[in-house]
Amino acid sequence: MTETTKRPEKRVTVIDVARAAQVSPGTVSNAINGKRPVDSETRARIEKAIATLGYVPNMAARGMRTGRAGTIALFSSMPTAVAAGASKLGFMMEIAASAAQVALRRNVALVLVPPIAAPADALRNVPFDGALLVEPAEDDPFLDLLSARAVPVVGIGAAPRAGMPCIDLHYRATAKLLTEHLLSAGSRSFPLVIGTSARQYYREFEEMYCTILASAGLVPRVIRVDEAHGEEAGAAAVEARLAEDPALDGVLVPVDALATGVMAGLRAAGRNVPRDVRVVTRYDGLRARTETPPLTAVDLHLEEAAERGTLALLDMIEGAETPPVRLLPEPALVLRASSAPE
Amino acid sequence: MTETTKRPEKRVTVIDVARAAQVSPGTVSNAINGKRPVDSETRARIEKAIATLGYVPNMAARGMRTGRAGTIALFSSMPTAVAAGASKLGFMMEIAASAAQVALRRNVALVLVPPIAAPADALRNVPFDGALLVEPAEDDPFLDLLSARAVPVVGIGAAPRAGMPCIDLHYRATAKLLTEHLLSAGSRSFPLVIGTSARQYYREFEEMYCTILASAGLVPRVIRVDEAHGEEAGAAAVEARLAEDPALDGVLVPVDALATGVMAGLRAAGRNVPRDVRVVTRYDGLRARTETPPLTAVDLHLEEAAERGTLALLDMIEGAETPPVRLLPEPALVLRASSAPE
DNA sequence: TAACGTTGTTAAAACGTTTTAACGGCATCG
DNA sequence: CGATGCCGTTAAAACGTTTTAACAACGTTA
Repeated sequence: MTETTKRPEKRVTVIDVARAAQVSPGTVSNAINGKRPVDSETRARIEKAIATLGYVPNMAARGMRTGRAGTIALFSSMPTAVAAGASKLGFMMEIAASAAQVALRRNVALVLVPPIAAPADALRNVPFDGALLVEPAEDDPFLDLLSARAVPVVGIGAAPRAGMPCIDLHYRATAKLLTEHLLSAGSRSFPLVIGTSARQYYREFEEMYCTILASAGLVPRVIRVDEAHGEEAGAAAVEARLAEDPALDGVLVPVDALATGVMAGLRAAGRNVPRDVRVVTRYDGLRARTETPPLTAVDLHLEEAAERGTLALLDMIEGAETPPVRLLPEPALVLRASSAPE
Repeated sequence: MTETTKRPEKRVTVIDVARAAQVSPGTVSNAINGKRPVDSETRARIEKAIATLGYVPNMAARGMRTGRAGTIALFSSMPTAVAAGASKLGFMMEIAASAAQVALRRNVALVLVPPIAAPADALRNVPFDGALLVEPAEDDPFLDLLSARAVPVVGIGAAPRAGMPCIDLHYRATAKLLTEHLLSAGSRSFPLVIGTSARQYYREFEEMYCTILASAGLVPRVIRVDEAHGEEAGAAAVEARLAEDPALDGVLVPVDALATGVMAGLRAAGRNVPRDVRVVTRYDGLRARTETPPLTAVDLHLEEAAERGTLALLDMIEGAETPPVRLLPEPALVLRASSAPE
C-alpha cells in the first residue's frame, strides 16, 4: 500500500541507457543534446532505450558540467508593505507571468524570489544563471549579492548603477503624462506623494513634476512618505496636507499602495474624488482598478518589458556582449473616474 | 572598459577555501552545512576565508551530491485562453506569490511553469524536487510526466488520481454556496455554465447544482462550453440560452473568463445585471472585480491553500510519509453588485 | 582499566553528466 | 596519391560538492 509513495530504488542514468542501446554514454549525450552528429539508426536505438527505461536527465549533473543551472531568477526588493497586501505583489507577478513564459520557450525556468527578510540566505540557496531585478533601489541589497555571484543581471525600471543593462520603464515620460494630465484636467494645487527610499523612479518623477509645475507658474510640493507603513502613511500624509492647503484639488501618487491610502485619507476628510480632488497613480493593477472610484493610471507595457528583459538576459547568459534592448512603446494614460473631466 | 562584463577567470571552489583556511574540503563543507561539529576556532578561519575569497557554493555540484535541486515547481495546465488575457494567470499567480514566500523561508525556490505548448520539453529542462499542481484535470499531461520523474506532487484543488495528496478547494461547498445564493437572491431560472474538459471541479459543481435545483423543484440546465474559446464562447452560450429561455434570471458561471463572456453576451442581448439577470462566478480575481458591475464571487482562501500545499510538499520532499494537510476554512461568499438583492 | 561514545579532522569516493582527445573510415581536394 | 576534413563513435577526464570510512584524542561509563 505504500508502493505509490515509495522512493525509486535507483535512478536511471545515461549509463543504463548507453548499455541498453549498446553505445557509449557520450553518444547518448550527443543524441540527446545534438552537439555532434549521431547516426539516425543509432539515435533511434537510443531513443527507444530512453523511452523504455524512462530515463530523465539529471539536471544537477548536467548543470555541474555545463555550468548552467537552467533557470533565471526574478527579484524584487520592494518593501513588503507596498508589494504585498491587496495587490499581492501584482507588479512583480505580472512581470513574472510573462517572463516565465518567454524563458520557458527557451528551455529556461523562472524562479521567483519575492521580497523576504533574509535576502542573503535566499540567494545562497537558489540556483540561477542570471537575474531580472524589478525596479531596484540604489542601495538594493540584491545588487551586491548578485555581483558577488558574477551572473548577468537585467533591470526592469532604470539602471541603479552605470553599465547595468535595463529595460527603461520611462519614468520621465510617465511623470510628464500624469502631471500634464492633472493640469489639463483642471487641477492647480496638487502635491506629488512619493516614498522615502532612494530610487531613480522617485527622483525622476520629482524632477519632472517640479519642472512642469514651475513652467506652469505653479508651486510644486513633494511629500515623502515611508512606504514601509503602506496605506496608512498615505492617508496620514494627505490629511496633513489638506489641513495646510484646503484648496488642494489633485494628488499625484505613483505608488499604488500609497494611492489607496490617499483615497482613504480623502474620504475621511470628506472630499469627493474626482469632483473636489483628482487622484492619479502609476501602476495599473488591482488596486487602481478596484478603488472607488477606479484610479486613472498608466499602461507601462509591463508585459513587453518583461519579455524584452528576459530575452536580453537569456542572450547575455549565452554570451552576447550587448543585448539588443530596444525601447518600449511610450507609456499611455489609462483614464478612469478618479480624474475624469467634469 | 569591458572589465565589468568580463567573465571571472576561475570560479572559487571549496578547495580554494580549504587551502586558505588550512583545512580539508570536507571540513569546509561541515562548517557551511553544519552536518558535523566543527571547532569554533576552525570555523572562524573558514568563514574568514569564505568572505575574503567571495566563495559561493556551486548549487549544481551540491545538488548532484545531495540529490536535491533546491526548487519546487508550480504547474498549471489551464487552457491559455482561460488563464491568460486580462487576468494574466491571476489564479495561478496568486498561488505562486504565496508559495514562493513560504518555500523561500525553507530555503527552497519556486519555479514557475505556466501553461505552455510543449509540456514535455519544459519538464525535461526544469530542475525541481517536487511539484505543486494547480487544479489538475484528470487527463492532465503533467501527471504522467511528473510520475515519470518520481517526485512528490501536491495538488491544489482536488486529487485527480487516488492517493495524490491535495489541498481541497471545497468544490462542493463552493457550488452550494453560489447556487443557494442565487436561489435566495430570487433567481428561478439559471443555468450552470462550465467547461468541456474533464475536471473534478466541473463534475462536483454540476452534481451539487443539479441536486439543489431538483430539491427546490427547479429544472437544472447545464451548458458546456469549450474553455479554449474563452470569453466569446461564454457570450455565445448565454445568447443562445436566452433565445430558448427568455425568462432566464441568473447565470452560475464559475470560470471567470467565461463569466466575463456571459456578461458581454447579456449586455449584447440588452439585459441588465443584476436587475434582469444575476451573475455569479467563483474566483475572486481581477476579472470578477473589474467587470461592470463587479461580480459576486467566492473567497477560496487561496493564499492559505498555497501555504499549506507548499508546506506539505516540502515535508514530503524531506521524507514525511503522510503530510499533515489540514482542511482549509470554508469558502465564503464575496457579495458584489452582479447579484445584489433588489 | 577496558569498552564505548563524542569531537574534530581528513583522504578518498561518489554523484551523473558533458567534453576532450583520439581513432578508423570515408569522401573530397589538391 | 597524399593531405585534409567530416562522420560516428569511444574511453577517460572533468565539473565541485557531500558523504563515507577512518583515525586520533578525549572523556565517560561499566
